[in-house]
Amino acid sequence: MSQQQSSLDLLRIKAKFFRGLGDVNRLRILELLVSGPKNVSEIVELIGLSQPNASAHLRCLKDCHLVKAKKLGRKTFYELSDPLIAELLENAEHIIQLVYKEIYACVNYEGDSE
Amino acid sequence: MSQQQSSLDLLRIKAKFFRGLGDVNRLRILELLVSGPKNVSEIVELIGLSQPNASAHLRCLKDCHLVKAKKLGRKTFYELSDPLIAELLENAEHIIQLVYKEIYACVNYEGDSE
DNA sequence: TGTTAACATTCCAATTATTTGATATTGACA
DNA sequence: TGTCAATATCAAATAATTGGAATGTTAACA
Repeated sequence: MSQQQSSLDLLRIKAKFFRGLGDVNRLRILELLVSGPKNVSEIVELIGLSQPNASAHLRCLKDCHLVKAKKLGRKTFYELSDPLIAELLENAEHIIQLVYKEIYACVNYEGDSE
Repeated sequence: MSQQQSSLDLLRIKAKFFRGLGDVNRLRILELLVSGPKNVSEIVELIGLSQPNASAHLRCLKDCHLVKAKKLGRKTFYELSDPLIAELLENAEHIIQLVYKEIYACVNYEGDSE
């Protein structure tokens, strides 16, 4: 019983982790942070979100443990919670390129809509 | 198409890809498929979803290009669209282990079979 | 033909996510 | 103290997701 509950908890954590990655604006923020920590104003300016919206996404990313925050004076700097997250994003991009190539190859067959 | 448009398209594809991973039941299905293709009835029985719900999640996974489907007679077999997706799941688990290190031990470490 | 097994799809209600605008909090500094 | 700059939070509207029940579709076979 506690075993199943535990593995369900782990699944929930994993799902939340991936859901954090499942939004265009959050991906933009993360890809920005690959090059190093940025504070909220920089993120707002570079990405073009409203400040409250950026803060909401940053809170989500923090809740998913994708980023961590450091306060310096009145600025809050955000950075990837682990460098491996940059690798994960790269790996995902690689996979996406692969599966799209496969789809193009499948065009040779026929009639596969979509 | 402009450069900005196509990079936004790529971002959307990536976000959709990750969103497909962002649900407990879809993760369960994917982890089941790591061991090889399964048809819908098997998935329904092994995971305990209703058949329509399983079909809906499988459709989502297919739309995100996380799985591909093959029809054999009246059965539909689903499998990972690429073996690298299994690696991605492992990598993510590793990262989660790192960033949740304080609670991951409690969650995972009681001899679970995964 | 008719029946059944295996899936897919549609509709609907409940929940959850996202964005926007307004407001609150907090730190730095005159 | 008062003000401003930086960020967070709240409340409400909109949009997206999820699951269940019923129904539709297709392949196999008598």
